[in-house]
Amino acid sequence: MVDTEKRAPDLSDLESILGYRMKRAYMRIHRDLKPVLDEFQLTQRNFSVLSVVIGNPGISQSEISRALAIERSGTVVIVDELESRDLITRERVPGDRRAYALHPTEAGQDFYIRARDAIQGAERTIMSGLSDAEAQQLTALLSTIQSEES
Amino acid sequence: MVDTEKRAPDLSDLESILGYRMKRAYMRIHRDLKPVLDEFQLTQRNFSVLSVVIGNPGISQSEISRALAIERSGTVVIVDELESRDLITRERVPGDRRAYALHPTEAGQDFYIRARDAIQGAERTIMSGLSDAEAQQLTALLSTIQSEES
DNA sequence: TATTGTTATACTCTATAACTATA
DNA sequence: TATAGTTATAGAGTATAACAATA
Repeated sequence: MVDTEKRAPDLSDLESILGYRMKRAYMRIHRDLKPVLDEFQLTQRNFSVLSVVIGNPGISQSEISRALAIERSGTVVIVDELESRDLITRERVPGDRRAYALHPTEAGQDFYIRARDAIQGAERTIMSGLSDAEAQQLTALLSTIQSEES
Repeated sequence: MVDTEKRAPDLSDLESILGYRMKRAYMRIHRDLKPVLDEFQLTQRNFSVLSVVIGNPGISQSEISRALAIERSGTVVIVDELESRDLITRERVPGDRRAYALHPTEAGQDFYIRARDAIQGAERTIMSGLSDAEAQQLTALLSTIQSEES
């Protein structure tokens, strides 16, 4: 093999683009969180829906869809699974016979706490290179970008 | 319709999770960048590969794959398309008959500059809620997380 | 044995469209 | 007309596996 240079390629142009930085950071977090989520047989979305149901008992599927920017059709599938695992229940809303009110079960509560703690543990590892102040700053900056939604 | 409360759901638990924040911010950037990329008939990955070829003329497909964390099989398809659009060329490497050396064409250079400027323009809009210092901070914090790779 | 490039395939995630029942 | 929930389908995007040529 000829001595073809093995220096790392220059990515400076690309690295000046926020979309690239964001994608790489997102990929890394997703990759590190996946084993934890797998352990609980959860996806990011399933976990998010469970979290919202626990924080907002009685919420409807459509409200969840809007809050999480998930299509209604996608929410159905997620709720189906969470219900079949007895983590949440679907109950009819008295005032509106179109909608379902979602409530966590006791098992769902316990399960959620354990999953959330495991996720937060993994995230502490991911953010181990950052100080507490920096971690807070990152969250704040990300939320600014997110909230800039149409 | 009964007066079912229309307050926004409480997402505080979820919002304390970096993975959720990152996903929402990434979704937002991806959504805003998509029309710009479409205008140039590019995807994030195609743009990234073009950028790396321009910044590193003579680079091989495998080197690109490693630098961008893309599978080799995926890089093939991207390079195929960029080559068929006469934005880059594939040339045999003298020392290693397995590898190709990728070079941008003049048209590729011009095209890239225009695409990159359009993307940066869109990103300025996305980051309009942030000061220059905050924008730099965000990039720096994201790169810390990214570089924490296995 | 390991690496480069390649092809074909499968899988995951998500969006779209069309429908029903209710409002 | 608009909304809640549902179903089926389609499309991106990406990963996996296997292979030939070369190192």
